[in-house]
Amino acid sequence: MADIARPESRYGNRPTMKDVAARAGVGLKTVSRVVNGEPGVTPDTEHRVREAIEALGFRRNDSARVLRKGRTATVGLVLEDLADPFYGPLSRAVEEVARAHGALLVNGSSAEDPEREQELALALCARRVDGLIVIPAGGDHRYLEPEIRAGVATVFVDRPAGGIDADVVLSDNFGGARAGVAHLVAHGHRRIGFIADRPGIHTAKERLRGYRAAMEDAGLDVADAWVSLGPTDPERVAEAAGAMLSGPEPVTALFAGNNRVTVTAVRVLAGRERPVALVGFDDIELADLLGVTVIAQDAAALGRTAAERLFRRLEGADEAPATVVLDTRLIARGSGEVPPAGG
Amino acid sequence: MADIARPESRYGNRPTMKDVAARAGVGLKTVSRVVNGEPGVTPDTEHRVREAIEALGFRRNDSARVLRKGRTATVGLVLEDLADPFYGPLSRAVEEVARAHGALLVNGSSAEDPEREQELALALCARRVDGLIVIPAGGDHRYLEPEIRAGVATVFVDRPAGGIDADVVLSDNFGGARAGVAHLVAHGHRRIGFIADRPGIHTAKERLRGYRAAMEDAGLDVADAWVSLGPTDPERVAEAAGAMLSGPEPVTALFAGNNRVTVTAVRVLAGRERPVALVGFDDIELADLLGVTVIAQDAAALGRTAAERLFRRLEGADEAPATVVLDTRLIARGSGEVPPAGG
DNA sequence: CTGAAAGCGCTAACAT
DNA sequence: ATGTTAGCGCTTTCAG
Repeated sequence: MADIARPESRYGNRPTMKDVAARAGVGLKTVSRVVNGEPGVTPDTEHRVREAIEALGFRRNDSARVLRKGRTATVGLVLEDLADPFYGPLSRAVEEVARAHGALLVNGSSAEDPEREQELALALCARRVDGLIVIPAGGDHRYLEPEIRAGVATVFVDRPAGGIDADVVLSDNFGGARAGVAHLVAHGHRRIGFIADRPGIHTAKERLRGYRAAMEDAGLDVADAWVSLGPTDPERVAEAAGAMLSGPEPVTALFAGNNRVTVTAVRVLAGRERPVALVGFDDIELADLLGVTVIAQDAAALGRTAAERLFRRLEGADEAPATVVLDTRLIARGSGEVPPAGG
Repeated sequence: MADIARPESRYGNRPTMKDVAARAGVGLKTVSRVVNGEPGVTPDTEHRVREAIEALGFRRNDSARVLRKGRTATVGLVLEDLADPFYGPLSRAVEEVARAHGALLVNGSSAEDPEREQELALALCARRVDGLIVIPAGGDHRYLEPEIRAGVATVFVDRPAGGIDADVVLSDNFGGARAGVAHLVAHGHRRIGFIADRPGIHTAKERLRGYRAAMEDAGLDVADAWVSLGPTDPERVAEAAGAMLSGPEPVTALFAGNNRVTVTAVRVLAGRERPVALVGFDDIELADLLGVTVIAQDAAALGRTAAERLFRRLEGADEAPATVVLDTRLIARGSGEVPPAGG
């Protein structure tokens, strides 16, 4: 007497609505109604169905549901690196908004690699996320055109999209850097170094622009040796800082172009006897205790704003793509208020 | 002459393999073969298919594929809070392993709420993730039994599962705390305070156990006033620390039970004239500059280990569920080596 | 109030 | 080398 079960399902061996229906002695559609809370089922019938669901350990297969309904209630987020303390809060903010809209969030890190960004974004599209939030690693997003045309709501955050017209949410990188450098100038500095990420990265470019603008505002020339863009690993940054701080005309202040640069800069400056002023872009944990003056951007607000925009679109809003720029804020904690040393 | 297109699909209006087949003048299966890189297609045919794909902007619908194949190549991660710097690296490590196995990662935060954890985990199961990594918020995981039986590989990280037999990857919370407190004892401290998370949380309990063990090892009694478990918001922690540090017999050292407690403790102690020793559980950014002695656990290793275990199971390994405990490491940076003040 | 039938887009199994 | 058929588990439509 072999137990001739239905052919092995690939989901381990999960019961389906059909199984539940058979067990409860009702039709398939009735089970569907109960599971989805649709009206038109007798309390008694519903009870029998619920019992069968419980007994079988049934859980609706959302993959099948998606196939039929066309909406996944899932949004994707492609960011640079979840291990970077800047992106955790951003991701979390997106998640909270998604949750409020009954959606789930799928995350992926591009590791700052344009190819990987594309691969990830398209994989998410293949899974038919309803919407996509992208923190660009690359500068060309035309590969997303078919997806956007097909209805995938898309918002770019932190850096603008390349080659397509889309919603973008940014921090005021230019204005923030300008204000930070102006702050140093106001405290008497004339030779100010600028260290930031690789020049291909939008935020680095914008912050450099802000730096130059502030210097120009103050009528100060910028020596080539004062500007260093490149990878933000500690070695490279320490070396760049070391170079600017030595020689006959060393800088008396540094502007650090992002959180990782700031951290390394703090370490480098901690080992010096001559005080050097420092302002960093991005707030960092414990910066208050270390007395580091920063230009803070609100990562959570970036994420929230982007997500809200995304869901507004998903709910049918038909506005033209827009760029939203969020303010930054200077937090003076001491390191930016150090006067120039020597002459 | 109305353009009688196929009925509006719900995916915006995405082309399907059928559309591609029609356009390329081939059969559906041929398109499938090309898309999936299966052999047995003439270069010429393949070329025509690729052209049609390009022209139509076709992208395979993985939802449909999943329905057929039964595997989603997606794993879920339920953690506490992505904005917590401890979980970013953990999540990233899981992601890297998933990526190496061709899988995508879906993240969700439970916000330390057991109900939300369950809701999230089950939502992921409904989407038929192949596997699940859970950082428990709650203490009862029997709700996952049907899922695990149905074949969802499941690994718990950072805290053990409740009520079910499953793979678990933990840090040595007990041993780490014991070593940290022993370190303080070795530097002459007799009155040592312990501040940690709520007592319902496994890591807090274990670390408290380690604290008590170290004190007992040293033949020291523990006054009730020296132990404070509760929420880790700055106000609560500052108050607890303040209480322990005042009175006739104040503690001369603090053991901070997690990263958030440590941060607040550093702030509180920075405002004191009398030096108080501090060892914190979890390393924190810039702790080196602040000279904070910590018991470091390797968040990335936790994630990696859990993910590797998960994928080994997904690849058919049939080992019994096991608990893996990862070592912690004491990093002396100064704050833990301060001798007791006064008498 | 309930159920049978069709079909979402894809892949597996089997023709040709 | 290519195409045809069935069906994954669900929702939609329409008929009882």
